[in-house]
Amino acid sequence: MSHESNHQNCPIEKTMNVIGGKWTFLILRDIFYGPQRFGELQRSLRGISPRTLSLRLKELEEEGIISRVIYSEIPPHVEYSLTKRGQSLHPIFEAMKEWGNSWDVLGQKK
Amino acid sequence: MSHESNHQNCPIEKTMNVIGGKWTFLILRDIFYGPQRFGELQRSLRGISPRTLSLRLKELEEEGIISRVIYSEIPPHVEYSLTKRGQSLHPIFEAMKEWGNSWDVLGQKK
DNA sequence: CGGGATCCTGCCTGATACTG
DNA sequence: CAGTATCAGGCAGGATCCCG
Repeated sequence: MSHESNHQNCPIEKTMNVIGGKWTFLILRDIFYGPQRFGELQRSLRGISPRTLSLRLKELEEEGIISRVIYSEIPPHVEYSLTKRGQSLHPIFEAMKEWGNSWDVLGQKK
Repeated sequence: MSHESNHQNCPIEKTMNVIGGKWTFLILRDIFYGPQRFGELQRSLRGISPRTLSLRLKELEEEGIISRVIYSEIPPHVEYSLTKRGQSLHPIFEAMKEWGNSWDVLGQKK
């Protein structure tokens, strides 16, 4: 069967629709290290605007990838962490990590 | 000032810089099935413009992910296939495929 | 058939200011 | 601290034409 037939159900396409955004991978990478606060993410992802970060986090929350926990304190305290579904992305990140490590900048295998 | 984070050498970031484009994953997915011609890719990736396809292919070629083989015929015949480096991306695609397959549209685990 | 050249559009994104 | 509101801009991508 030709792969050209029907891409709507292509699992890779589905995956990319969920985590394919420009910042999404980097946000998730951070959260993989442990629960992150908004400000922590903003500082870590130097250059991301609060607006964009907020949008991406909301997206990920709606996709069930991360969960948002609010601690009712003053000052406010919000933590983003991975859901089960989010944690199941781990093999993808591991594969990317390994690939990124195994080739240097010039594209030569280490 | 581009976004420099304290993750400059993060392998995930490096990987995304190479294959993180909007169409890049889908182009590579097709080539993983076997060498592809320009027209085949264009038909398969419904909606991609020749301009964009051309740009992405050139990028991937410069990154050493795919190779471009020209058969001197009339009509012209060009084939894109994976280099060794491109093939080494396979685990990433496998992980994404598996993830995309294991969750349905509603985010429920199958 | 495989693209390059051109022009154009729109979405994503950034910057900044502001608030509970 | 954790965001929203508003405004504006760039750049990836689309549409089209054309040529080797």
